[in-house]
Amino acid sequence: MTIAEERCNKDGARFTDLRRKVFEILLMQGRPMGAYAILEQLRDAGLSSQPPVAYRALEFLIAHDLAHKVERLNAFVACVNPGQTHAPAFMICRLCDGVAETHAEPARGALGATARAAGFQIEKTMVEAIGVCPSCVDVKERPDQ
Amino acid sequence: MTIAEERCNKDGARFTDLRRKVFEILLMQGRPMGAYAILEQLRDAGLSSQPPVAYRALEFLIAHDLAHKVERLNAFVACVNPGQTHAPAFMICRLCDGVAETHAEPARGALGATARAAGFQIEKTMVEAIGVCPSCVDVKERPDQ
DNA sequence: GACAGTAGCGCAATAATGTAACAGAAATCG
DNA sequence: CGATTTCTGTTACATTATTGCGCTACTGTC
Ligand SMILES: [Zn+2]
Ligand SMILES: [Zn+2]
Ligand SMILES: [Zn+2]
Ligand SMILES: [Zn+2]
Repeated sequence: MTIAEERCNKDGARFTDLRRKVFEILLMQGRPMGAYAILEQLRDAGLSSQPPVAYRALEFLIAHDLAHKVERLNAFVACVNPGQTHAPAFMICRLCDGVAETHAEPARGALGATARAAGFQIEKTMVEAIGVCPSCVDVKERPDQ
Repeated sequence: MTIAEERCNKDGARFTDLRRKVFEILLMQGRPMGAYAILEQLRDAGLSSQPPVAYRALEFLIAHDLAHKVERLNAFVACVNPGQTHAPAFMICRLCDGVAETHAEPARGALGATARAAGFQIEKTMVEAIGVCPSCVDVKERPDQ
């Protein structure tokens, strides 16, 4: 995996230790993480743990398509197909907060037509589906922590 | 407009003064508002202005399809077609933070197929497009306050 | 290597957004 | 009316995010 990131490095971006570490944390977790959860991991690793540290690294990772922000959860997740410019879509489980990334281009369909008709120039779309994941179909209530 | 809300009242929900007031504030503004901006308006109107007051009213309005949350902005906006159960989509201008509501059902297309294949039960989808609105096409930079 | 310019990082302080918990008021129903 | 439920007021706190500033580390030119 670290190979793909080195490649992304070649568009003039510096994949520093800190950014690599944050990316590793996200990969390791495999689930959406809040910025402050990332900071905890950074602290455990002996690095600085002030909020801007995490937010800046995340901004970088997002800009280079290595991670995404899940708006609904105010959380961040490693991309499943890092380094490729793409339009991600997420399926978010409301019971376990697990997230699956897939691909969607709503701008190609009806939304795109509406936007063109309105003179709105779409640059990016966010699609997040809320529901219940396969592992949670039996669960009735939210376990909550 | 207040007629439509009374109708929604008929599904057993109580459209109290406070909830009406918050809805009016959103309608009046015609733009997304943060919860704390709503609280300011409530204070000006002589009502209580503690955060839970706004959040509870908003929760109610959203549950009854009178308003929506724009996740990208952490802000709330009056629905353009209140009272109808529907799947809204937003076009958000990154320059002026203006929002236009339209309609989208990504769950009917490729995303729905992916979800079914994965065993994920979609209950609701959030679609938000970021771009530039017709009024801002000339603007280069973000005016920012 | 010396130097200037730029990008990244450490840190402090604070802003903005959102919730939990509980008590009192008000509507609803018998 | 009393019992029940729903709504509201309030305190206190939790979570998420940003601004600003100064220092360090890299990058390129001379
Ligand atoms: Zn991705
Ligand atoms: Zn789940
Ligand atoms: Zn709507
Ligand atoms: Zn605009």
